[in-house]
Amino acid sequence: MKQPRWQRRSEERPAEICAAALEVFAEKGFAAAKLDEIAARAGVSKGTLYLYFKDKAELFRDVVQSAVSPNLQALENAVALSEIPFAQLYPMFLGRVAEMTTRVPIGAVAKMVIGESRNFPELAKVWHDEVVGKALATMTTLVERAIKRGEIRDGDPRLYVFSMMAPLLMGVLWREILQPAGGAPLDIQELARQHARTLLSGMLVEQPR
Amino acid sequence: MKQPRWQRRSEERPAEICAAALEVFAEKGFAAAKLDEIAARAGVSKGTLYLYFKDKAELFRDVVQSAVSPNLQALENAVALSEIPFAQLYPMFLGRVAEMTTRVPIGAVAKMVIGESRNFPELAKVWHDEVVGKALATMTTLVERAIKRGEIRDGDPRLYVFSMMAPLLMGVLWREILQPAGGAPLDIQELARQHARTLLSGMLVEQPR
Amino acid sequence: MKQPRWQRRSEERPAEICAAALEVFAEKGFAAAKLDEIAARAGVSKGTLYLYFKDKAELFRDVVQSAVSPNLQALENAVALSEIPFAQLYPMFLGRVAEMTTRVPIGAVAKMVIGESRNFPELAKVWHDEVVGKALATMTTLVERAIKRGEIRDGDPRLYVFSMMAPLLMGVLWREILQPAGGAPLDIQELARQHARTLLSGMLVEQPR
Amino acid sequence: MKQPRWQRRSEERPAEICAAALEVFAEKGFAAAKLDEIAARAGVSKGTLYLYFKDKAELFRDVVQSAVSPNLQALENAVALSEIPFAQLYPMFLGRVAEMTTRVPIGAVAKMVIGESRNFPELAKVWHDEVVGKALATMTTLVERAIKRGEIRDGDPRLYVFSMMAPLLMGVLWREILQPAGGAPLDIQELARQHARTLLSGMLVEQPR
DNA sequence: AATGAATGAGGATTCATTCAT
DNA sequence: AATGAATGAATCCTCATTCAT
Repeated sequence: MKQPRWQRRSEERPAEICAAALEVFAEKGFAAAKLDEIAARAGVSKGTLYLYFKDKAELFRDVVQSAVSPNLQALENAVALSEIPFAQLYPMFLGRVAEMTTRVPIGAVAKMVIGESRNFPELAKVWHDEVVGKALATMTTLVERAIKRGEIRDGDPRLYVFSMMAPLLMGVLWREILQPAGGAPLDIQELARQHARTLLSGMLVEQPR
Repeated sequence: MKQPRWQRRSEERPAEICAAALEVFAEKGFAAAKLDEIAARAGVSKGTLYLYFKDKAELFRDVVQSAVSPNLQALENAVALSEIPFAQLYPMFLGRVAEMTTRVPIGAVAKMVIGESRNFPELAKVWHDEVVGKALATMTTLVERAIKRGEIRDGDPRLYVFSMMAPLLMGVLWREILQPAGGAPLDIQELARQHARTLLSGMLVEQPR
Repeated sequence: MKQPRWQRRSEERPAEICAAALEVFAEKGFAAAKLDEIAARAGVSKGTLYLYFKDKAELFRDVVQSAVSPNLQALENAVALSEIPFAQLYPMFLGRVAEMTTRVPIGAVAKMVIGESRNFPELAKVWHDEVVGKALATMTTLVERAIKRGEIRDGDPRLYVFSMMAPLLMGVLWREILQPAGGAPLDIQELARQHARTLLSGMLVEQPR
Repeated sequence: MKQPRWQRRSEERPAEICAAALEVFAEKGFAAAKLDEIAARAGVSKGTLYLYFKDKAELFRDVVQSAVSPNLQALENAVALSEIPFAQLYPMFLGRVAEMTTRVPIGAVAKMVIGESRNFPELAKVWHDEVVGKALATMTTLVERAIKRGEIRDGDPRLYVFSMMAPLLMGVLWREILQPAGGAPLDIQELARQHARTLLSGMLVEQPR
């Protein structure tokens, strides 16, 4: 009864709203997401959203972009490992990324970027320029170095990187899309392990049997 | 004297509309796609859509499902090859699928299924039950057989399939999403070749060096 | 019972809507006018408004501008009279304009332009450039000529025009604003007659007593 | 140490707010005026407005009514002059009113009353009962007296008053509405002089040539 | 069979008003 | 006394759907 109808929380509000919005956008996509529902999940009124975000599109952008930073961190870590032999580096890196997919809502973000790439071209651009493109470049460099060192067989470094990373992306999408539709659960960590082992074995010049 | 304003074309109309709708749905997603635009691209009036489809959702379902059949065909072909040694079967199959991605709008369909999976759970279910799940099962069987025959190393057959197929999915998404956002073009055929060669080399018991 | 729910009337609709909108805008002003009410008075649904007008602002602009043309006509007529002696021309002209105020919703339009001049600067501009300014210029020329001919006393022609026309404007505003608020009714025709007689008498070099 | 975030200033606050509100209401009209902007211009927060005014409508009423009193004063002065001959009284009075229009925001108030007369019928009523009506009555009496005295020609006294005052109203509106829209500047004082001279010349029984 | 004018429910956005601080 | 975060009713506008032609 003596509960105040609401509280002032300028500090936390934006993050709370973003979190709620991430959920709803990931579930419904941009257009089908209703601000009513986002507000309800964030525990605020519809009007409050507009105190912190100019409009729905900006809220969407902020949600997606705020999901960029943690991923960037993972990238830095990968770079730090660059002096280790490729045969150790790759499985370790893939394991880390796999583990990250259980903590960070990568699947949700991927869905949003994939689904709305034409409606929000800036988002696809940000993801290319800031995240995927950078990661790709970094890893391509690692692979090139490993090729030069004679660690792995000759080949197009960029295509190698696609080979190396794709199963994790597919795993994430599986878990996000097809598993809820009746697909058998997938152990992404195990997928990472087996893929790393198998692909590495095909890449290395000297087979570590 | 006077040209009739319209003509009977019951035969071709649905397919024309589906084609136009596929374009628009793939570009915008379900919710952001406007029937006005679909009608315009199909060269018919908005009202005409309702002569052939109950509503927007059904049109979307029909569009997605009509994109299933060609894919199913590819699957059959794969099955037909099942007696060939794995070392020949896999590269050939991957090549065919890669080639298919240049003819069939798989990327567009993938985008639609990914983006609208929660709003149209039936679609995700259809894709799981009819397409991906079946393909996965068939290929898993192939891999199991190859393992039993001693052609390839021991391992979880389903995870092998993820390893085998994922780069193509990633390639398609790259071409659909990030390439328009400034990403470097990707030669999916070449990706298929290099990936098949590399992965196979890691999978096979006897290296085909 | 067998009444159709609505009829197609593409031809008449815009004019009907404009008429309804004129009423409501004049009563309430732009911001306080509700499209719901305009639609109701026009006997159409809200959505129909958008078939003919891009948005509320454009409807407003069209309403105001469509009220310009009849006024322009009156101006032409005035010009046509220019060879008549000023002593005959002015009372005749003022009588015509007075009569016009009983047929054309000049008061309503004046209210709208006055009330929204800052929110729709283009409107004030149109009214200046197309209507008032032109009329002023034409009449100023008439007065100048009359001065040169020695018909009326020397003086600033433009200020003469203000003297000549202002009471009609004030009469219109009185009828529109203060009469509904309890003001005594005003006979604008009679006002025009008496004003023309009096002012003319003060303007003419030779008194027509 | 720390400046208090705000200070008690109950005395000046209402007047400051009214001044800010007058500006905004005059520019935008009642509905389009935002309390945010009024508060900002008054240098207070939005909440503070509600310490002094029940709601937006009351603020508007107070603003308009507070603009009444100075005008009433002018009226009193006019009445005080009533024994002077009409031929001297009228030009003097018109000159004073013209001068007043340069000090008092009569144009702004006129705009507000004109624009919102239907939404705030009390305002039109107040203006009729307290200001215009009274002024009209007083001046009508003056004119009647002048007619009886044989100073001016016979005629409807009320219509004479319209003739006498209207150009100033028109001048004010011109300055407020059409001048900002590109109209040539207007010297209201000069307008008052020429109009008084001309009209008076037409009204007087004996011409003061 | 085809059209496109008309509909109206649904959702984003604004802003006067309230109230915890 | 003053603030400004929070509210939610009010309103514009969109667009899938219907239906007179």
